[in-house]
Amino acid sequence: MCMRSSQYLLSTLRETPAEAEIISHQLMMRAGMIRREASGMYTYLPTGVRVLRKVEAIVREEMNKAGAIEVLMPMVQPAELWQESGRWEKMDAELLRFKDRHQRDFVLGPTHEEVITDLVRKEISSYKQLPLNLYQIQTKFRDERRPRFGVMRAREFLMKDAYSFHLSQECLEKTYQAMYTAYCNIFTRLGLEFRPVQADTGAIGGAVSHEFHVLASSGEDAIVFSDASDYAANIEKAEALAPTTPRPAATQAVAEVATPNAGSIAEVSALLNVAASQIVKTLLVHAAVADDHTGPQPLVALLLRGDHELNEVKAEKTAGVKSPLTFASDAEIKAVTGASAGSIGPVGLACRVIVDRSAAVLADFICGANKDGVHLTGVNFDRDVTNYEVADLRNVVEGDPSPCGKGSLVIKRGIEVGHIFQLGERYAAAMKAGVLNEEGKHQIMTMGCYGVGVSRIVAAAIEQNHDEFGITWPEAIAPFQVALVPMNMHKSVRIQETAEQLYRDLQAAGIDVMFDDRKERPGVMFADWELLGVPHQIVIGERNLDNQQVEYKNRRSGEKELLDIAGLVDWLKSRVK
RNA sequence: CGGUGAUUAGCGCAGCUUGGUAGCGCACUUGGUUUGGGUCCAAGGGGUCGCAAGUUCGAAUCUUGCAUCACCGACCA
Repeated sequence: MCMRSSQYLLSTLRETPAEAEIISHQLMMRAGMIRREASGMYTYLPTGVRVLRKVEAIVREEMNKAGAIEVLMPMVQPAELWQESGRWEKMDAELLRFKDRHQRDFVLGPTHEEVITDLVRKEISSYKQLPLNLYQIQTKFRDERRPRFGVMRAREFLMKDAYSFHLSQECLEKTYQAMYTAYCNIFTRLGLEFRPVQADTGAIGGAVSHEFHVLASSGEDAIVFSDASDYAANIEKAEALAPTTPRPAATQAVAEVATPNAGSIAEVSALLNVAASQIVKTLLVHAAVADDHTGPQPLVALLLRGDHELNEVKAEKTAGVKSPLTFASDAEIKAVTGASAGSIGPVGLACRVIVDRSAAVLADFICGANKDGVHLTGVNFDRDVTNYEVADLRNVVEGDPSPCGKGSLVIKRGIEVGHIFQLGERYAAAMKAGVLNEEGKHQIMTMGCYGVGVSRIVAAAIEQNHDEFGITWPEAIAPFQVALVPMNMHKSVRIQETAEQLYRDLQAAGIDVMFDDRKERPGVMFADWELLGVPHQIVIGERNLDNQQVEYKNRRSGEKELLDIAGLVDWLKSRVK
């Protein structure tokens, strides 16, 4: 895929568009890879498409190698399938719905479990046809409430999604493992620094799940690692172990202390000159209720140490807590406690109380008094707060003991670029997707699903590979492998001839070369190819031509050397890929 | 969806406080100049000032409504 710049749409920008906040978004705009069409929707310009296609090609090769078979499903899907799986009601506005001219309901596919399950139940009827792993690389649409960071969190995006079908858990696990390996191969080949981590299964359901994260400080997810084992998990999933030290005995009596205008933990901590870890915060959330529940919404109190953060995934998985997690309104808090949010506490509270494991070992702690502007000191569990339960509710923090039992936890940021799930029978059962087994009996299939965020990978790769001049692509996904940059070609016949000859030779050698034949000043050309991040640059100039040489520059290392034109093509061939 | 802010030429911005019919840099066109790191000079083209209504002799500027976009939060395979 060779190209002359004069016949190409380079569209680089000298200035950074105001809307782009993170570096990958800025560089994708500046390098002429994408343009925004609407919030969360982007046009890919030629350079963007090139990178996208290279990522796709690697994903496709590794999927094929792992035994998956490519299909292509419609992006627009009939509502009936979603009603059948139950997600028509379960998913909210993220699922974009619309009607066709016959007033029939459709959705823009945010994922394809329903369509693939429908396909497989129609096409597959015998256990002999299993296992089966089908994938596609296709555009998805999720009507995100807050699209941001360019293609990192777009509403329309490109994804590889695969779905496997089995008759036994054992068989599913085998494919799951094969996908795990394939994903490691994909991200390794892409040249990214990544980590597979244990993950929460979220709304999609299922038992076992791993996410693949590209490590980057701009990542939206917090990933925790053990410093002494290979344990790694999304913070949503990482268990905070119960403290091993027992709770000290109470030494103080309960006393009221005036805390006017001190609502937050930080304010109370400063006012009373007490560490945040000795204060307990009380969060009121909606309790789970039966569908036919009437009357006021019952609440549940969640208690955490002042210096700890609520883990919402853990909270909403706790029995009796409404899912999705819903915080009580100010009015609801007032009705139950008689105070506003900054001054509430568990003492004498008329609702169910769940205490985080770490908060549960505090003695003589401070909490709100359920009276505005008043806190209590010297509060103790069992003596002052009875009728409570203990659960793991908080996010782990750096230095916590690892749940694997070895070492302590380190926290890093990650960008989720892959996610694999053991789904089980959830969709197959809801949609009655089964086959005849060896005994001739109808049996529901068990499923796995495996996603790779293709367009997100492009942004993640830039987050991990850039410098002050622009993008420093990993070799495997650079839009071009080599940039041929002649100096003042229009003034020098021999430069032009050399450049044209090299262009032909590199093309013949199968190298992805961009020939910059624009009538531009050298500085403009250099700046563009550095912005674009082409890994290998060949500069042809008068002063080296006398020795039949050209200058080579490596984009990532900055290394420059003079090379004889004679051996150049072979030399480059051994360097690229 | 809540909070905050923005919207003036393709991009980045000034002008608005104090109303008088729009400007700068980059980009683009033409001519010259320069030529191994975003040249310099000159001349040009390009704007319903987000939309709608109101106030006014007169609105980019003041008022109201709406839309879009962004950020923070919530949300999230």
